[in-house]
Amino acid sequence: MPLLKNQSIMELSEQEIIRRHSLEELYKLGIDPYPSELFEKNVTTKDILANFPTDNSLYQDISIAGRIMTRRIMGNASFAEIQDASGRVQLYFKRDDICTGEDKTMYNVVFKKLLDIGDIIGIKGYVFTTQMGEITIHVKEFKILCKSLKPLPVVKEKDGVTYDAFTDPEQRYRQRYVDMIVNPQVREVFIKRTKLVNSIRTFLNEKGYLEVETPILQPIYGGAAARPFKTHHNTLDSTLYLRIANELYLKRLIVGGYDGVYEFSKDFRNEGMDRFHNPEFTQIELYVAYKDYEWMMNAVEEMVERAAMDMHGKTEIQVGENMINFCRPWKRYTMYEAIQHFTGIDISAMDESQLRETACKLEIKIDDTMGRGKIIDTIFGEKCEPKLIQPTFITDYPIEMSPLAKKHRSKPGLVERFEAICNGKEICNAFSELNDPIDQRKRFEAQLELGKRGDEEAMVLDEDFLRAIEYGMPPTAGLGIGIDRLAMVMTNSQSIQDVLFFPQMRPEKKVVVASDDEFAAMGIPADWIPVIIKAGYTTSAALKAANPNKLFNDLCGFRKKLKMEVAAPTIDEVKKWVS
RNA sequence: GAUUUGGUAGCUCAGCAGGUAGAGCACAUCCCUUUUAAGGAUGGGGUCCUGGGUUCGAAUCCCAGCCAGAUCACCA
Repeated sequence: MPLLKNQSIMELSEQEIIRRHSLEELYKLGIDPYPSELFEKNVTTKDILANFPTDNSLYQDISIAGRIMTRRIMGNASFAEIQDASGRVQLYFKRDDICTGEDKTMYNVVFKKLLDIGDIIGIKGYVFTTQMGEITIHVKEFKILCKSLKPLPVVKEKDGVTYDAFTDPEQRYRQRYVDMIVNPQVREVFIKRTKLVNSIRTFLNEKGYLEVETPILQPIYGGAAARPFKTHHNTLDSTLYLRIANELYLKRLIVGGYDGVYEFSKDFRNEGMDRFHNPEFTQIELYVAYKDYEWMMNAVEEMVERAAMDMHGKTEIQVGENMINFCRPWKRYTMYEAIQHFTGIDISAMDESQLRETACKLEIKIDDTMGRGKIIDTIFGEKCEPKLIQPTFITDYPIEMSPLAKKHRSKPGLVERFEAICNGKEICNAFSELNDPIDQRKRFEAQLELGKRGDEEAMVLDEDFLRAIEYGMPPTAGLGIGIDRLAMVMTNSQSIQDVLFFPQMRPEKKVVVASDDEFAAMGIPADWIPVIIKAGYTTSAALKAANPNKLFNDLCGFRKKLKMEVAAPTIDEVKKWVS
């Protein structure tokens, strides 16, 4: 078994060993289980299932490839299903059609014995309908394109009921490839996500805005209130941060003279993880010169409504218990109106101490680091946000919470800012951008004060950004949309992990296994090395630290269990290994 | 970070008044030979997450740790 030499037989499951033996057998038959040359496909499973019922003269000479998902072997005739990117179709294998001559090896041995669920094959044949009424490909020849060495979870389904679904979230996220193979609806979610991004991109391109790229590694992070990831550049010998937002760079581009710029940006925030937060996430940010936040609200409505149409062909989307309708126009509340609506309290004229009283009355936890704005935001977050299910704009935020937004044109103490809330969560944030450099400097300084009060997320002062807007930035409307959050709503996903291919996970513990030589150097006979590893003593250090009596017992136990023909070691021998 | 639930075969799960580890699918061998989550028979497969403790005896009870999920805190 040359293929088994490199990997200890002790580490593989029985099924994996059987598959490696099949691989050996294929090589012996002169079949390359991993051929180099391309395989020409001329049809997909989806095409066949869609078109064959209306015209069964179609698909009489096809070439198709996919992964074997089920097999039902009956003897000289068998059924299987292959799955390609578009779906699944049944295959019919008949011995004497696969093997037209005397030699029946391709059917009796290769197909029946050496193929497994999970293998990828290419086939040629024609489409027909079985007696059971199922559209099926009659296979005339098949070719192994890739032998699979790990058994897949086998998920079965009948009348919409799924049996033995592959559901363990840890395995699904860590081995997303397996999740996608056996849970086709997972692939569908990610196709929808891409449609969402494409829809937004098309919309913005049609308006003539420029898609740009700005730095991810930034010497000063800014544009949002968040804790950053910190890294170090060797040549510059300086600290760099992974961006938490790209706002300040995009506004520099507006200063530079573009009328509209946008970027789909991966941002990074060094904060907690839960079903709404991943350390890296995607935002789209858009800045349009000579516009204000009123204009931007209309643009968001139009853009998101269209995204819903592009993804689903309608504006109504089922999300959990709720039917959400993105049809324009969306409801609009000022923040004060929303709080009054949901609590019955008018806080618009309250000062900080009155707000503290109100928060206590509403049983909302606040602390001393919070300023007036943060208290209002907390009241809103507690009492209003979760109740806003249909898409709703909340406008006119307290100035303290929005250091990059322009003062409200008519309402003192507020800024021209809005968020869109949907299904109880923020999906976008936008404002008339502050372009008064004197005011901007004051706002940054106020942030520094908040920082001194203990607010860990207070923004830092970005001198170059101030210098840029001192040259003059036209009045500008800016927008940020959390793509992951929006994708969750649009795909009815409960967790951000379901709309990210590879959500962040704690690293898997890799078991460090010492080489056989290392054990041999300790005087362990070759026969016993795999057993010692199997027993959990994976390094020479671990072995040296072992209790010789326990080790002796373990080894004898395994010897019995594995029916080893080698004589058991004596306790003295074991002691000698360990010492 | 806090609370809580879980971790048993490749997958989905049972087992837990402590007493030799179970099922279905998957896998192997044989029979059948146009089936539909599933034809029949037989069989192989487990460091019951890890480490301690209690006990004559621990998958089961206790403690600690690791990983994951949920809720809360923070945040988008």
